[in-house]
Amino acid sequence: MSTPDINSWQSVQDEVLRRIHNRIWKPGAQIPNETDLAKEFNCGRTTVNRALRELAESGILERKRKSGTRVALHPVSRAVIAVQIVRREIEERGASYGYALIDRTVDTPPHAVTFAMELAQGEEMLHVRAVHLADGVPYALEDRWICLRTVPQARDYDFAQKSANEWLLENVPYNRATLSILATPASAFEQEYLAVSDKASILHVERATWRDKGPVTFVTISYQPGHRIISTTTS
Amino acid sequence: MSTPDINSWQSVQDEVLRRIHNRIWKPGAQIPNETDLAKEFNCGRTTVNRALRELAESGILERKRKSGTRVALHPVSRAVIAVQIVRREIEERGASYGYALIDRTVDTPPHAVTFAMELAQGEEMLHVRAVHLADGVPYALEDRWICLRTVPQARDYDFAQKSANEWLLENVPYNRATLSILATPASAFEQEYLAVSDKASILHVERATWRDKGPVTFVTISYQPGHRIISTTTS
DNA sequence: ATTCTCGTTATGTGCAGACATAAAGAAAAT
DNA sequence: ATTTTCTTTATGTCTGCACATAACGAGAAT
Repeated sequence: MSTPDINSWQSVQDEVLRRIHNRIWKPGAQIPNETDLAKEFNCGRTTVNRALRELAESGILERKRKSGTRVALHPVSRAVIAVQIVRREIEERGASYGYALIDRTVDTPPHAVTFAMELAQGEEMLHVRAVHLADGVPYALEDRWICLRTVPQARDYDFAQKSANEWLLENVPYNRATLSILATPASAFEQEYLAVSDKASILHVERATWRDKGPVTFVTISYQPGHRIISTTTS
Repeated sequence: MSTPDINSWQSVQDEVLRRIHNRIWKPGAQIPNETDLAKEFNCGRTTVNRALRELAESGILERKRKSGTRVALHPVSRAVIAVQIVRREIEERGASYGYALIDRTVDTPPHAVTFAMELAQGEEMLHVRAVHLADGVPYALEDRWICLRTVPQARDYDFAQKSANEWLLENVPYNRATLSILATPASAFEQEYLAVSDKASILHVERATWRDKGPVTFVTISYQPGHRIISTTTS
């Protein structure tokens, strides 16, 4: 009522966040409904809706029809990490990009790969391994399996000039993806191509993608020791 | 024109995605403006706007006033990972949760910590170390520095029963956070409390949080070898 | 040629009003 | 007591319309 006009969805969001941070609305507590807030802030319900919807999407509020809106008890904050082609990752660091194909074979993938791609075993796939260089130094290894059933045109591409990473992104769209981050000691293969010792600890990013229901590719990117994946969360 | 009515923002989004996936609208190409799409789909411009706005937020489209909307050339897909308290992480795996404080001291933090918290060196902070257990087995270590200037009430809390992880989340709100993921070989401290060998590779999640302009805390969570951080991306 | 001004254009946002939909809770039927 | 049906309520969404705002580009002024 006494609140001066807050009539942009941004300012509504700011005010709601302020009240949550100042414990005016405590965790678990119910907040007024959209209509009442709109009246208080002297703005449209649509505006309040947008502000609250975004906060719900980011996990700060929990909303349910009829029940109303409450402050999340255990705010699950969402950290967003950008997944992009390795070349751009390197170029954004101001380094020059280099690429070298290690090998390219058609083979039966190991169980871990078929499992991650939600496939039965036994199907032959294209196996491509390559190294990405930053200023001439190994930056990351790419170990990729491509499903030839979904992506038959990969059989005719040699991946000598352009990495599978880029070729796929440009030529094969996907709908669904999973991503998994883990750490392991350097394998013999990683020791050789990243030029590190057997004591090195390697950060892996595994990524599987699908086009509609067809599996596209499964890739493991192994980074040079010391690599960090960074994310800045908002709100 | 000939398109049958597509009059929910979801269906507009689906249709736009279909056209992108089917290369009807190629990467880098400009797509019709909102008004024209609204006419074609026989829906309101607001509806088209919402559909396109979300696609732009997720990195599939790039929008600029006056210039219009184009399909992103290098789609930076955003993987979202949920950051929540360790207890819930363990409980969601169906394991019983245990917690043990290792030590709690007031000390001057090392450079790496003051750097991550964007602080000058020399200020004393509260240093809390603890282990989180899943079914009685060490699951993750928590190594945390709390800024006593921003969070003076932490000085009087002993963290013997409740982890700093939970206590802070319940008692000290924050506005801004950074998150960084990396892998290192197990330190002596980690070897002891996670009960692993010196060859183990540890996945670390480092997180710094701020309340307005005041630094709140900097924490490193070190996970048991083999731990994975998983994210499922949409669209 | 360079700088400035200004109209044009596409997106960004706000509003009121309407209807859709999930879900809780009351009332009725069994 | 249990199940079914309904009413009510708060959120979810669509619409048309309006105005705000960024930014490109044409044309004027220098």
